[in-house]
This record gives sequence, C-alpha cells and structure tokens, in this order.
Amino acid sequence: METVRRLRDHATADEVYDAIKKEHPSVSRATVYRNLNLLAQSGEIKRVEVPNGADRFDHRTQNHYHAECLRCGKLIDVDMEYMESLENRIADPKGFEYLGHDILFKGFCEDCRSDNGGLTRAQKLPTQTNTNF
Amino acid sequence: METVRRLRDHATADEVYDAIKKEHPSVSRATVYRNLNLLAQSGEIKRVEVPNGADRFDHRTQNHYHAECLRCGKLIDVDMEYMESLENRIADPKGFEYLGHDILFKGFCEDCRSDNGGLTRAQKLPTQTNTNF
DNA sequence: CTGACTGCAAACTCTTTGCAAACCA
DNA sequence: TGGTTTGCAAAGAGTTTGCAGTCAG
Repeated sequence: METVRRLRDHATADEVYDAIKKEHPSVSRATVYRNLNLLAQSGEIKRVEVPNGADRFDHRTQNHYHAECLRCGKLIDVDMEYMESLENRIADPKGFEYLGHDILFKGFCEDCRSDNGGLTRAQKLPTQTNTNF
Repeated sequence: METVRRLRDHATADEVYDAIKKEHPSVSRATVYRNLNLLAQSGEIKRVEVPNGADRFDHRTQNHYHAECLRCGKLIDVDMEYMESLENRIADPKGFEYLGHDILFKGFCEDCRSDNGGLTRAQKLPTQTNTNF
C-alpha cells in the first residue's frame, strides 16, 4: 500500500485513490484515507496541510517548506534550509509550548505566472497588494 | 457590520455569526460569510487560514504570525518580527513567482499544555516525535 | 475463532451558491 | 426602478465514521 509513494509529487488523498483504483478497483476511498492517516501517523509519509485545500502526502519525510501556486494549487518543494528552532526567536512565549512550525510560501508557479485569468485561489486575498497575507 | 471586529480574538465565521445573531437574529450565515469575504478582500480585516479548521478573521491587518494550539484550536498572536522577504533566501526559485509567505507555529497553549488527554488535533501528527511536522 | 481490515453509505464540517424576495438610492 | 444585498436551502469539497461483512493468523 505504501508503494503509493511512487506518486512522488505531493499527491492528494483523491489522487492516491485514483492511482490505486487502477490496479485494485475494489479499494474504497475510506480505506485510502484510513491508510494514509496510519502512514502519516507512523511517520512513513508526511502530511502537508494546505489551508482550504485537500491535504497532500509527501514521500519526503524530513522537515522542509512548500510553496503553493495560488492559481493551480500545485505544491512545490522549496529549496531553503529548515529553520530548526525558529520558535526560539519568539519574544514572549506567554506559556505557550512551541512544538514546531510550518512555512507556506505563496505565489504563482512557472506555468501559471503568465496566464492572468481564470479561477484562482488568489481571489481570497486582499486585492490592492497581493503581497499582504 | 464591521463592528464585529470587536470580537478581537481571531474569531471564526461561525463565532462572528453567533455574535451578530444575538443583536440581529434575522441575519443568516450566508450573509456573514459573504461580508467577511468582502471585508477580507478589501483589506479591512485579515483572513487567517488554518489548515483543517475554520478560517479565522483578525482585526489586526498587518502581517504577523500565529500559533495554533493543537489541543483546543485556539490561535494566538506570535510576538516575532515579520520576515519581510524570507523568500529571498530561497536557493532555487525555478521560475516560481513568490508573493508572500505565512508561518504557523504549533504547540499547546498555556491552558492546554498540562491536560494531556481529550481530543486533539495533534492526533494527526506523527506519534514518535511530535516536533516533526 | 478472533481481531484487524475493508466497502459502503451516511454523516460531518466549513463554505459557497442559485434563486427569489427585500432593500436602497 | 434597477442594482445591490439578503435569507433560505441546497450543493459542494474534503474527510471521517458506524456497521456489517471479510480476511488473516
């Protein structure tokens, strides 16, 4: 079942389901979700949570950051050092127990940066300066 | 309608709806959602997207980071300088047009760090080392 | 045989949308 | 009046869950 990590590129549960279904048409969506959850909990794959979008599952299990295309929704790996203890920089912990962090970059992927038009998740952003998240 | 920013603390659309309903019982959820979207787009309030949770709306419109309590879901403001151009540190832009980023810290809030038990969003995390996101 | 795993369908959460009625300028 | 905004209910996306049947050891 884990051989589904051959999909490599940040597949959503549904993409995994579709891929599995081709070889094992009887497998149900529920089973795929259940097993992805198990694998993610055991650490064999990594769940990448995307706000307002389906969770994606990553065969790379080390910590790293992602960038999301605001037009097509694609997720790409970002080539940047993981900031191990970013949370040490926080000035006033106020009793909060920091366990980790996640950074999500936003923008347009190579394919999408030109075609200005069409549906996009960017519509939810403030319109004046799209750099204001 | 914007006076709903008196709720101050990262209210969800539903919390806003509940608050409005007390004074204007006829207002529907759809209207609240529609207007929150308009206000967020015009930049009068800031939408904070929380993976696998309801979006929250923030009266603070400047860029800043948040921390999410993995037990109760509460969102708190993080006292840390906003890293204006974090995306400059990315080694290999690969044609991606970076427009911004968001950082979400995770952990347990003051109230929740002690009570180990009960439902928690942390259950979705790998179990061995909860610091591995 | 027993516990673990599965398929199915229904349920759930959060949010958006079509439409007709109500409102406002 | 004509464009905008509303309420309602239905629809939508993504995911989980109860249950009964199936499988493996």
